[in-house]
Amino acid sequence: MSKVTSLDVARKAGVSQSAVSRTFTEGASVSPVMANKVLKAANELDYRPNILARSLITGRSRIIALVVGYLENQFYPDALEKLSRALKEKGYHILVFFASNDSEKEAQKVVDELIDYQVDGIIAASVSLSHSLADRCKKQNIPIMLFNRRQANRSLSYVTSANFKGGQKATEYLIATGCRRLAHVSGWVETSTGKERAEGFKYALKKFGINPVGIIDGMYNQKMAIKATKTLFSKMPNSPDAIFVGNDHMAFSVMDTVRYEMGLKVPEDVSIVGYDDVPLSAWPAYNLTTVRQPINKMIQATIRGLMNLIENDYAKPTHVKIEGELVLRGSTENRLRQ
Amino acid sequence: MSKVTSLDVARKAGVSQSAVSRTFTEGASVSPVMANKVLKAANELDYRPNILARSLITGRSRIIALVVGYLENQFYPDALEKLSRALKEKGYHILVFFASNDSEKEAQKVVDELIDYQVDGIIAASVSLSHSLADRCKKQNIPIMLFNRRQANRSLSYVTSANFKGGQKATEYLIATGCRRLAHVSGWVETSTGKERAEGFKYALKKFGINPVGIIDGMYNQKMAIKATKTLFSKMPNSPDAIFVGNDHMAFSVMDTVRYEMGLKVPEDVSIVGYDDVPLSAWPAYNLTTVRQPINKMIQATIRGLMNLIENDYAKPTHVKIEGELVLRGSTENRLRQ
DNA sequence: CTGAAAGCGCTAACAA
DNA sequence: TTGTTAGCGCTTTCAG
Repeated sequence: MSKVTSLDVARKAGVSQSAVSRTFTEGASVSPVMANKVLKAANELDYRPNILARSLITGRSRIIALVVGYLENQFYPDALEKLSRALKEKGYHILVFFASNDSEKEAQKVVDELIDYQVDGIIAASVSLSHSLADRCKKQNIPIMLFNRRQANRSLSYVTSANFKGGQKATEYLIATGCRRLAHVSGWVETSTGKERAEGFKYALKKFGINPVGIIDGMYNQKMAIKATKTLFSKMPNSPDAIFVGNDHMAFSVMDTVRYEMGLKVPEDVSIVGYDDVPLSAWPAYNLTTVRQPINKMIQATIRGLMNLIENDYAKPTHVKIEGELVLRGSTENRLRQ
Repeated sequence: MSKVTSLDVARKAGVSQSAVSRTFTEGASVSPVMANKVLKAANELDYRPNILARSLITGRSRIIALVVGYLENQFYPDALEKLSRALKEKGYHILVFFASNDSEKEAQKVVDELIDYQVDGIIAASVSLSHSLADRCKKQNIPIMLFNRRQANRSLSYVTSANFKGGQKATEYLIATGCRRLAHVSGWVETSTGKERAEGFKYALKKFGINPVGIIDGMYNQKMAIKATKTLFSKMPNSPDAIFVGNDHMAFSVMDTVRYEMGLKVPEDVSIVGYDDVPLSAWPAYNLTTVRQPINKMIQATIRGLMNLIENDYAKPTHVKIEGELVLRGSTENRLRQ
C-alpha cells in the first residue's frame, strides 16, 4: 500500500513508463489521448511523481533553504511566511535551518546539511556567511541570496532596505519634532543593517550640529536593549528625550523600560522610533513610530534574484536596496514641540 | 565543479564505490584503515552523501513536513523553532507548508505537495485534516502527528494541552478574585482547543452558579476579537468585569480594546486571562495572566510520538494531553477583591 | 571486510 | 508522438 510508481501507472494504463513520465513533465510531448489514459490511471492509483527521484536526474530538488537566526523577532516569521507562499507559486518549498551566528564550526555544519539536501538555493535571512562558506556553496553550485543583510563580498547577492537613509530619516524627524538630546540603541554594529542605521543616525545629528547623548549597541537583543536603556537614563541631567532604536523588536523593550522602569511617558517625556514596522508596532499598546522595511518588495526582489541565479548559471549577482517610509505613530510627537 | 559523487571519492581513495557508501552509512562494516582512506579523500573533495539519492533506496527522506496555518500568533514561530531544533538532533529537517483551513481543495493540494516530497512524517500544527486526507497519507504510509489539536478520528495521533482544565482553572481564578460578570471570547469553537477551553469556562461558571455575561467566538482572529470585545461592552450595565480569552494572540487585542477603546483599566475595571503564555505575554506592556501551554513538553511528546510512528510500522497512535499551569501576572488582581 | 552488480523512481536521449 | 534504453547517486545483497 505504500509507494505507487510510474511503472504501476504505466501498467494500469497499458502504456510505457516513459509515457507516464512525460505526462507529468512540463513541456514534454504527449498526445491528448495518451495524456488522458495516463491521468486516469494515475488518479485511480493516487499517483504523484517522486520529486526526489526526479531531482536525481534533473539536478533540481525544488527545495530552498531558509537560514535564519531565530524567530522571536516578528520580522522573521513574517518573512518566512511570505517567502514560503511566494516560492510555492514557483513550485518550491522551504526547508528551514537555524544558525546561531556565534560559531564558525556550527555554521560549517549548517552548510553541510544544506548540501546534504541538495537544495536549489539558499536564502540567508539576516545571517552572514564567511568567505569560506560562501565558497563551498559556490563550488556546489548552490546560489545564495542574502536577505536583509549585505557583506563586503560583492559576489554575494543581497536585498536590503536603505538602512543608512532610514536611520537618517528617523533621526531627522526626531530633531524636527524638537528633540535635542538624542540617543541610539543600535542594532548589532557587526552587521550591515546595524551599522548603516547607526551611521544614518550619526550623519543626521552631525548635519544639525547636535551631539548624541549616547550610542549603545543593543545587538538586536532585548535584554541588552533594556540594559542599554537603563544606562542611558542613569547619567541624569543628560538623559535622552528621544531614542532611535535599531529595530522594533528592541524598541518594544526600550519602550517598556522607559515607561515601567523609568516611569516616563512616551512620547511626552521621551520619543521613540524603531525600525522594521512589524505588525506588533501598529498595536495600540506600542503604537510605535518606525521606519518600515518594505517587506513585500524585499521578498519579491529576493525571489526574483534567486530564481535568476538558479535558472541562469552565469547570472550576475543582484544587489537590491529598497527605500522604506517612516511610519508616524504615537511614540513620537506629531507636531513640532516649540 | 558541481556535484562530487561517491565514485569520485572512491577513485581518489583507490577503493570501490561501495566502500565509500559504507563509511558514510551508520552501522555498516568498514575497517578503520579503509574508513581513514575514504574520509581523507572525501574531505579533500568536500564530499557529502546525497540524501535525496539515498532516500530513493532507503525510503527515508529525512524531511518532516510542518503544516501550519499562519505564523502571526507567536505560539507558532516558537513551536516551529523548537521543533526544528529538536528534529535536527534526530537528523531531520522541516519543510514548511501553509494551509488555510477554509477550502478542502486547497488542503488536497497541500497533501499533494507533501507526497511529492516523500516526507517521512507530518506535524500538523493546529490544522485539522479531513478523513479523506488522513487516509491518503496513511495509504502513502506517511505518519501524522496533530500538534495542539485533536480530532474525533482516534487513529490520528495528537499532542495537546489540557484545554478543558485550563479553561476551568482560568475561570475559577477569575471568580476567586471576586469577578462575577464573566465573559469569554472563545477560540474557534470548530476546533478542539477552542471548544474545550470554552467548555471549561462554562463548567466553572456553572459550578459556582454564575451565568456568563457573554460568550462570543473570536475564531482565533484579532479583528474578530476586537469586534467581540466591543459587543461585550455595548450592553452596558451588564458589561463584563472579567474576560477569559481563547488564546493570548486574541487577548492582546482584547486588552488593547478595553484600554484604548473603552478607556477602562486592566485589571482594576476588567480582568483578562489568556491562553498559551507566548513570550509577548510576559512583556510589561501586556503583562498578561494566562494558562501556559507547556510547549517544551508538547514538543518532546510530539517528536517522540512521531519518531515512534516513523520507525515502527505498526505503532499504535499516541494521544497525549499535558496539563499547563496558570501563570499569574498583572492583567488580573492578585488578591481577592472584597 | 571488500568489490561487483542490481536497482530505488525517475528523466532524457535515441530510434522507430 | 511513442517505446526502449541508459543512467542520476546511492544502498544493499551476494560472492569472495
